[in-house]
Amino acid sequence: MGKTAGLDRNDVVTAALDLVEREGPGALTMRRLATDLAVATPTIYWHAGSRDELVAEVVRAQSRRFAERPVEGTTPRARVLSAAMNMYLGSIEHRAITSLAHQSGTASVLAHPLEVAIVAELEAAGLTGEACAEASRAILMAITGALVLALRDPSRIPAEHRPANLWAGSDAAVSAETRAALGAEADLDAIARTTISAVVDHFVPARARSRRGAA
Amino acid sequence: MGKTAGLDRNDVVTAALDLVEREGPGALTMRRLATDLAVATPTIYWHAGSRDELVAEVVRAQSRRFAERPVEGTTPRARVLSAAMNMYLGSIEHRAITSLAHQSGTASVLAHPLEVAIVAELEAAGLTGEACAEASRAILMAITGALVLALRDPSRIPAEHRPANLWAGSDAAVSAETRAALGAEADLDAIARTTISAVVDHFVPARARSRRGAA
DNA sequence: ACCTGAACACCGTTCAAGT
DNA sequence: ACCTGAACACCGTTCAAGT
Repeated sequence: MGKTAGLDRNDVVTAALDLVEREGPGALTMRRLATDLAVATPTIYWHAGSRDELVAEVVRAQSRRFAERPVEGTTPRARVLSAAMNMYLGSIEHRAITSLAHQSGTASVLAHPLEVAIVAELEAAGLTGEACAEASRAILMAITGALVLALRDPSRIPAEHRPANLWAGSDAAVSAETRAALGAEADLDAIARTTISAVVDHFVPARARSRRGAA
Repeated sequence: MGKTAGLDRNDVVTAALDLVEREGPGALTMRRLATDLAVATPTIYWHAGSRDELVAEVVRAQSRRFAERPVEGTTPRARVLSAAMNMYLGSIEHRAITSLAHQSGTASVLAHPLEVAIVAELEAAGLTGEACAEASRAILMAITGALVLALRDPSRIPAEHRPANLWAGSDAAVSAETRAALGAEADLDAIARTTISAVVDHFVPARARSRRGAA
């Protein structure tokens, strides 16, 4: 049947985004998506081009969605940290699309609007040009590391590779007390905040060096 | 032919590691590996179990190989940073296996020996137990972020998604000067060092708080 | 114990053919 | 312009069968 299914490129992208959010990045196959849209597989190609193109569109679509989170705080450091945590927490909230973006090398696209907010706060704190770029890249590094560690799927890691097991082995160079602490569960959100904060504080002076108007 | 090929589990793992180092993680398929070993595909399964098991073994094998890099520096901060940079630089040196480990969720296994060295330096700097674990996790976050950004394959990122393009668009909130700096090429090794150093300095006091003998 | 040919259930992608 | 059936070249994995 189906001379025309009335499908839109946008419908395909939206369906793909829904699929990923509901069932994870692994569920996004061209055949599965076609089934969800009650259409034959090549139809997806007609609308979306290829899987890579589709994934890029999905990431762009989500990217547009989390543009606006309010930045809080009164000191420059607090505001930059707030903007940075917006990126971390927003990405965690949409962990499936974030994972997809990391796998497909489009993480920078996904994070761009959140990064703009960070850079804007850095400028408000008095950093511009090269200094601002360096600070923003360092902060992005910290956030990226935090995300990668926080988004690791524990169920995919076999028991023998888990920290508790890795550190239980007799590492002569490390005390038993520390080994025990390293084997225990970690509060990654808290460590993320501490780490990102350390990097922010390294680049942003405790007090703003200049004040900027709306221009 | 081939009643027996004289194949060993170890031969399979070694061949897999070679293959990954020569042609990247994408080249590691069971059929390709079988061809390299002049054997039929199911033979790989007989020796290695499954692809996941094989990848885990490959990562463990590489992990054993880069245990020993000398830690340099005289102050605690310098020594911790040196150990941390050993992990960053060692991973970059074996980027193909590092990528494979990240994809397969075995990054912690690969990095373990290098992490032991970092933890040992943290203890030498006077941090033990919970405090030591927190510091080491934060440092690992910074290193992980640095690695992910440094190992991104530029050729896989389409031109339109590259920083230069992302920042060229009129982001009203950011000055033109800063946009230009953000669009330019970055020295990721230098930024990695700065970022990791900022995190190390946050946890390790400028002077050691206690001295430890060889015991 | 060690190895193989053949098959199964998946992928992404293409293409001639239909309306 | 929009959609499909059928096929191609790949995957990981299994299994009966050989020596």
